[in-house]
Amino acid sequence: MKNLANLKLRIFENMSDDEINECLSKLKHSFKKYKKDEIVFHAGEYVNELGIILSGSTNIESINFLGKRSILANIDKNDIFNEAYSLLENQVLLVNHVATQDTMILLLDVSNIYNIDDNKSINKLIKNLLKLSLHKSILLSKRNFCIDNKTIRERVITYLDLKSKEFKSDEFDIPFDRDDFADYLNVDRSALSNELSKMRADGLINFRKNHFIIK
Amino acid sequence: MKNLANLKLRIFENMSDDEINECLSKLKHSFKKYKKDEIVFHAGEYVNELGIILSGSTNIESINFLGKRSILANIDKNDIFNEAYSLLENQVLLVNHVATQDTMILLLDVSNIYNIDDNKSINKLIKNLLKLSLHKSILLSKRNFCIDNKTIRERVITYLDLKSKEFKSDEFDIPFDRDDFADYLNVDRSALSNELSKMRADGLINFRKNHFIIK
DNA sequence: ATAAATATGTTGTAATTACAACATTTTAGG
DNA sequence: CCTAAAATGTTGTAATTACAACATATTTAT
Repeated sequence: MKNLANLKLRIFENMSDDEINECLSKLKHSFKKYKKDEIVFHAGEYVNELGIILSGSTNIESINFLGKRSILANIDKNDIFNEAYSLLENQVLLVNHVATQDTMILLLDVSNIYNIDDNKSINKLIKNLLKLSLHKSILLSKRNFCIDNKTIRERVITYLDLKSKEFKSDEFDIPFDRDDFADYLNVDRSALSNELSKMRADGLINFRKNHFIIK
Repeated sequence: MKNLANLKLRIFENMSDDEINECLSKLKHSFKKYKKDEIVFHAGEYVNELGIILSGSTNIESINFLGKRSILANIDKNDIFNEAYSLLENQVLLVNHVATQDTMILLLDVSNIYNIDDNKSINKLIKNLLKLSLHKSILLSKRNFCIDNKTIRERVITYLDLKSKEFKSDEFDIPFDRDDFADYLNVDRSALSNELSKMRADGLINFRKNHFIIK
């Protein structure tokens, strides 16, 4: 269906085509396409499948007991999702995974990955999963560095500063519209718009839609 | 120095004494004791050592650019810390790890764990590290479920609810004093004390120090 | 046992945000 | 190109919290 080696996915890093195919022969898998706003995994499900973004992106969002939505992270090409719920037993999914655009995903059934007899290819895959899990932790922790600030302005500055370092540039697109950005920073959307305008008036930033310039 | 097999550590789950010793022979390691409030790892360091709590506990805390402290999680026996920074390359530690009581730690130098020739014991260790990394993600995500609520009361309820499920009881000790609890929930300490008193007056909870009862 | 230090609780006020309601701008569909 | 829908921006107000200052309770050291 796809030549996965050509995609240079980090989950298959340091693996030959043969090794990749050996893993895929041992683990059920499928390729699926999702359109914008389609839910890939629903909170409440028990899912054995690990998700790997081939193209496009998804948001991890949680809905609290009052119905308030939060966005925990934007997951991009190469990143994995649902790893904690698929690679550990008896973990009910607590979040939704929502496509933010047309998105192609590799779904890998990892339910018996630990039961496969000692196998070099699978061991390589597990090493890569470990690294990706750790990268994912860092991704998720970045939101905390934003939210741990008290004011909206401090949260915005922290977020834009992180993005600026990521892109190594003062000018970049963020993966959120205002509504998503507000739910990521855990603030009210209109309050965020208001604060962004003030920051522009104060000469700190410039922006248009999801394109930002730090001054 | 210690018979690690007897400690039934999850990092050595499903491993024989021989396998554990083989890993320890390939990876430099040491045992260290820390007293309350001692810092195990400082933000800003590059550390190759993975920490494994043998007894006691530590807090993961971050200090933001304004000097405000947040507590991201309390790490207990069996949990690991500094995994993302030691098992990935070029990651500078962004948080402090602080002992919250007398704490015994196994420090495992994992800087060349990926370079060791295919080895059954090391492969088992890596599988365990993957699982522990995923557990750690879930632990860290619990704070988000608290903080994503708007009011102090909602945050407290969410936290106590999670703890209640964890202990399978309406009565339990939390691992934080008021100051730490406030920094975990990302609220002001006095505002938290105030809200806790109101919740007691409203008949929702009872508490004394770090012992809580949900009604 | 007592004093000092630390932890927790209380209260009033200023600062900040959430929320609602509406205005303006941009996008998408026919 | 025009219209409807969606996204973003603006403003005023009520709600909530942070903060400061202080009170009370508990723990520690001597």
